[in-house]
Amino acid sequence: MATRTRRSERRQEPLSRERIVAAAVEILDTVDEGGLTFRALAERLSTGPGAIYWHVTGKAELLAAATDAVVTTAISADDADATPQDAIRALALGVFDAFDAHPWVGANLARTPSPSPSPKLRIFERIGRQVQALGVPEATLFTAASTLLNYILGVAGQNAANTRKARPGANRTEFLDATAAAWEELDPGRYAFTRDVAGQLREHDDREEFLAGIDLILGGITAG
Amino acid sequence: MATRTRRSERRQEPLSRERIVAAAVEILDTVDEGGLTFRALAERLSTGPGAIYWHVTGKAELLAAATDAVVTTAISADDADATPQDAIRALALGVFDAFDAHPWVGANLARTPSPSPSPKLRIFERIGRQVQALGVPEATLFTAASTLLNYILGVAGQNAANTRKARPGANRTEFLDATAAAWEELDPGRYAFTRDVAGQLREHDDREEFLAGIDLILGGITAG
DNA sequence: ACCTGAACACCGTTCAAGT
DNA sequence: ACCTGAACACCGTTCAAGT
Repeated sequence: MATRTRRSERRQEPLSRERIVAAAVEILDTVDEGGLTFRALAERLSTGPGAIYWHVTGKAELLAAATDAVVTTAISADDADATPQDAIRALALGVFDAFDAHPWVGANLARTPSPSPSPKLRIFERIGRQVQALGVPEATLFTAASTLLNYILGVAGQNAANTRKARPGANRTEFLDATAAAWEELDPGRYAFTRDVAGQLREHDDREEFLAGIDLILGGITAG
Repeated sequence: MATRTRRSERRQEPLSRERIVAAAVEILDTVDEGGLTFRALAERLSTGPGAIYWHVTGKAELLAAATDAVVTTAISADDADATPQDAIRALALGVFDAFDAHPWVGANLARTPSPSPSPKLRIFERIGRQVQALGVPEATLFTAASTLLNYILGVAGQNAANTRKARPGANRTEFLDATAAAWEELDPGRYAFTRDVAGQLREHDDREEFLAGIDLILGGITAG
């Protein structure tokens, strides 16, 4: 039955929301923010810009969908056997790494006019369950979960912005060295603290530092 | 000596970086992000768009300068008599309120190609000094300060995004009620936690919640 | 030194026309 | 139902020309 002439004149599979969003993610990853153009996107999908509008209402929805897609895969892992603490650490690292790999996600998480529960809410839910498992009293549940969430989104967002800034040239260590050097040259009167801790930048690991912050907050949660 | 003819033909004072940045802040506050146009800005300053480029290199610098200006006034207060804890709370609230009043700042803090120490670094320094005053050991100084900073920037940023989304219509309480109602209608299997805490949204105060998070982290810092 | 404003290249979005 | 691509309104930025 498979006798339909399948001439190999590279015909594209039909356009679909999925393919469009996937292409958008790829473009965002390579060309960075504002490189996502309806024309560029159309070319990559070998159509005209107008075609995209049949599947997607506009650029806002496109960005929201791309963001949603990244977050969904970032938090999909789920280790049921881990302790609440470890589960929170794993979840946090998942978000951290996703934001690092897709530096545009952080900025777009906030302004998401998403359908269905927002990506943010989905992360919140995941964190909340673990906080609950931690045995935190009902009254502070909300505060504990949202403090963690806000910290995670804060770091992940800032870190992604840094990544975006530092990328082209040198590796991370060189960049940190340069920053440390710059900090040590600041006005001693106005930047006493920053100068003090500049040295610590040299043996700084972003992920470790991030986790240390998580542990600090977990400490505060379980101490209360 | 003040006899120079001052004909009242509303002549503008000359253009200057200061006036341009101030006008940009006003536009951003009223029209929200992308309403800041070189044409709109030029009209408000009653010149052509080209004139602005003599004082400012482009839109990126303009946004950075506007962001810088807001942050500078936000952290300018300084109560030398306060305890470190209170000083941190006051500083945090200052940032929170500034981001709330100027919802576009959060998104632009990250991508700031600012001259001089970045606004972020200036906040970091202020926090760090207080953390130092708290008697935190040298080794955890950096972690403590950046955890606080990241939390503050995270909340402030997210909160500003919410503000931007909810503004036009109803007041805050109505919005929270609506959100709580929406949360309570989520799938019980997948959003058990969110449904659990939905009720707490109804007696939720953003600033208080924000401060509660700060205290949680301060607890973790001083417990370590 | 500083301002003017037309012009350029480019963008998101629309829409009549096609299949 | 879905795609095409020209057209519209608008944007950041440049630059020759003015004062």
